[in-house]
Amino acid sequence: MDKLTEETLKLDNQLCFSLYATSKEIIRRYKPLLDKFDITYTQYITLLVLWEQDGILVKTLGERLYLDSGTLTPLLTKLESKGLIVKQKDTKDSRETTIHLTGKGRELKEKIIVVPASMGACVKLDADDFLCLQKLLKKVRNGLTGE
Amino acid sequence: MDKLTEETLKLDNQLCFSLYATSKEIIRRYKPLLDKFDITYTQYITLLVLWEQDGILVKTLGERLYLDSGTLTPLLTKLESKGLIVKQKDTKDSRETTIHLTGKGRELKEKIIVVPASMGACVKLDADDFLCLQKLLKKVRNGLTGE
DNA sequence: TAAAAATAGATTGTATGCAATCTAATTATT
DNA sequence: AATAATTAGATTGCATACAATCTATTTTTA
Repeated sequence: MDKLTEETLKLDNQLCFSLYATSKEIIRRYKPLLDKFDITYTQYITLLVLWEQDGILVKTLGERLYLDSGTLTPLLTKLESKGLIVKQKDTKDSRETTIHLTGKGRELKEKIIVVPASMGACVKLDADDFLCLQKLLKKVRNGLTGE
Repeated sequence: MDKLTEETLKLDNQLCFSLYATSKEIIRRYKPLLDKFDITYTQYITLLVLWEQDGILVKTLGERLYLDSGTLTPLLTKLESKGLIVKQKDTKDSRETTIHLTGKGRELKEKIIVVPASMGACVKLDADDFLCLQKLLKKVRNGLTGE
């Protein structure tokens, strides 16, 4: 097996693995912070979307979060059972389900600000690196082909 | 709620989400490629480690992949049932388990080179961006605090 | 307008991912 | 040496992820 092939197959040369590992390690840091609010990471990012735009469709949520109904349906059921959101199926198009924050769900937004604050302290990147990284990640996502 | 707080809580300003979404989307692109070899993404990165260094401990694998035994134990059982690896518990320290590639497992390395080749075409980043991104990701991982 | 195609969510099945706990075995302490 | 503390890996329980399928409901199209 030639040198180039060996190099190509090394774990540390895989961009996918850098992303995967970094993402997981960061999310792991969120857990103790989110535990205090009794929500998981996926529930957290779902709420972030709802705090920006209340009353959106499950479909829209899925597009924003890159998640499908197989993940969102049970997750939203969970958030509803926690009393943070309500599912409504009352549109003209009865295939659609709209998600609304409850009062409790809106109140959580006020308290949760300590989470990104703590994470900012955990991820020690200066503003330049932060922006550069964000830009490169967006470039990767926008450039992805295949389906 | 003040402007800064609103901004801080926007999904698109979360580094965690950029990483999470990009990682997932890339891994999704791997699926059809890996399906041809009847392995999953996690099995693939496990094999990448073994192709670099055969006969290592489960513990070492876990450290390299940021995975714990709760994930690795069933995954390695799967790889063994596919005939790609063998678990050996014959060391002096009988708490340890060593993972060895089988002939079939070693042969797969020769064929799998088409996978990173296809992914390189899918992720359209030039060499500079690629290296910069890798460096920033490593910087994030190395800088992470908390546990 | 009746049949075909498309769409939104829900459901099912498989594979992670990880915290917490457990067991067996090894090391460190007293 | 006997006990305590650690360690490696397995097990359990919960929460994702996502492809594939299903159902009910629109929309399109012939």
